[in-house]
Amino acid sequence: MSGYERMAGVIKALAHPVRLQILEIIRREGEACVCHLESMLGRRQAYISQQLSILRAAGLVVDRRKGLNVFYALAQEDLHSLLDAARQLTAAIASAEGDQLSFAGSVHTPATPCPCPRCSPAVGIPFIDDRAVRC
Amino acid sequence: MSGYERMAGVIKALAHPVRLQILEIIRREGEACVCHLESMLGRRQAYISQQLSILRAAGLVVDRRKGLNVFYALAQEDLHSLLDAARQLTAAIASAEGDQLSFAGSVHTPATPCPCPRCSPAVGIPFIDDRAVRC
DNA sequence: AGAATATATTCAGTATTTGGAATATAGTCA
DNA sequence: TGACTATATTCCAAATACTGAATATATTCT
Repeated sequence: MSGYERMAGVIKALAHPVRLQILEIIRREGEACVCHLESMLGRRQAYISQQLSILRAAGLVVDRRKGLNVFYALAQEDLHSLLDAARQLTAAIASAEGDQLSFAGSVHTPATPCPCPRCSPAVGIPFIDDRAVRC
Repeated sequence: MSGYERMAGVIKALAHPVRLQILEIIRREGEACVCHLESMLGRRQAYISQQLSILRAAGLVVDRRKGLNVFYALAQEDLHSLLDAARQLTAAIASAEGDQLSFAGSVHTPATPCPCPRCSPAVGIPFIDDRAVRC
């Protein structure tokens, strides 16, 4: 497989709005479990899992079990510069076309606060010996 | 359209080996006409034109007529950093999987040297008053 | 105007992707 | 062990992308 085919494969894995949102959350928070992404994005679990498996197959994210949860993180630090560049380029193109990018509303502030052990330990679901008790 | 959808659209336009090759030539040479790309990549003219129209529609390249030829150039300087980042990320992923990227052979050194006014003025087809006489 | 050349678009068949529904798997608790 | 929970995978119909063939357009030359 040529270098360009390979490169296209990696880029194709990025060419999807939900996968971009997932990566944005993951890189902002360091790592995120599936149920967290589920409630942040307001999507069904199976759908999130599908998108994650595409990112995983492309070598973009790695997963790590921790009790019942599976936490995803960026597999490559280089992804940061690529995503930054993509965002900046998109903004430049949009502005050249006279409109402006809006990322508002894409990441939910869930009505039901996310029950993840990571993001709401206050809910009373702490880790015990590095294992989440519930999610 | 959300920012992420827009971003995905831009990225999707990049997610194709031939379009990546086209961009690589264009950014290396500053600009390139269709017939130049045609002979560099060893593809039919209609195919190159189709890929260019996708890049153009995405706002990634701009075209400029010059006599019979149409020269394409990057529309956004930001594309450079994105492409560099994509290449570096792809290399990192490949090396994490134990193999190595090869871009060799993807850009042709055409058997028939490219007849473009730009790349072989020696062939005897110079510009006259900024207009190519033949291609 | 008519011929020739460079580039662009349309059409159509095939292949791939998409996202929902259902189902499977893997840890954990009682 | 069996119930439960978080996550993963499979299946499928609709939508979309791919690419070759044919055709159209635009510019220049005679």
